[in-house]
Amino acid sequence: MDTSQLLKGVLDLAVLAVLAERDAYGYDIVRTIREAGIEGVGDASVYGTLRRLYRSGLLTSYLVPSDEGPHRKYYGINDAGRDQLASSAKTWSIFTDSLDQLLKGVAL
Amino acid sequence: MDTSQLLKGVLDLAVLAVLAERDAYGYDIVRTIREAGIEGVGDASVYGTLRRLYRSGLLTSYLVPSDEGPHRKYYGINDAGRDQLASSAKTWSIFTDSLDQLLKGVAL
DNA sequence: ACCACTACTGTGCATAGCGAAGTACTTCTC
DNA sequence: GAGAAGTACTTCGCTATGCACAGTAGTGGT
Repeated sequence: MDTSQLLKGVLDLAVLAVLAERDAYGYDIVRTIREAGIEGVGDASVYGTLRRLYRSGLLTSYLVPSDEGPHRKYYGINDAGRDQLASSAKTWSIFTDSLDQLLKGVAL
Repeated sequence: MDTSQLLKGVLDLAVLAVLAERDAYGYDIVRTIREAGIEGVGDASVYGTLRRLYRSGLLTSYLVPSDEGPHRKYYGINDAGRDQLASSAKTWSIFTDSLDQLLKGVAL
């Protein structure tokens, strides 16, 4: 099993969780998620997710010039995004508990 | 967030986990997964997953007539299936740990 | 007769993550 | 100063998979 299918629906959650702690730009979020252990995440997926969340009105956005490379498009989370994050985190928690119940007895 | 996206890739794991404990038929597996807490799972998804896993050589299959309705197509897990289950369960465990790390600090 | 429940199949759709290619800026190296 | 490498983002097309819907079929209750 590769993680690409597991990420479906969960990447939103991961991105929102990162932004709940600090404003960040795409490239930075990719690194943060990979460093958390989800190595396989593709950059295009994160950029796509950010655009989707922004379009849904959950994020704010502003450009910041950088003197170490091209400009950075920062994103921040707003109240709607925080609501969504809380609700998704709850759903995720219930979901994993359910799956753990099915998996109890399966040795790792 | 609805659970249908969360299920991506995970339904394999859920089905294999059920079959690791006992042989079962589709309709029964649907009920078992729903009772574990994943209410939203569609029956067509489970039947599709069973066919896919069978085609991949992870399951055995045999028909059993029933006197309470139509015949039942039972599935059982084989060694390849058990290997797959163990490996997927490991991947799942690492994945959830990583996400929990990103989510630490997000209040439920 | 009709309906509900059980049990499975097949078709077509929508979502979303990904690979690949492209653009563009900065810094370092040859 | 040409080229490579790292940073940062966009667009395009592909693919996997869960799901809705429709259809088939058997049993049992009203």
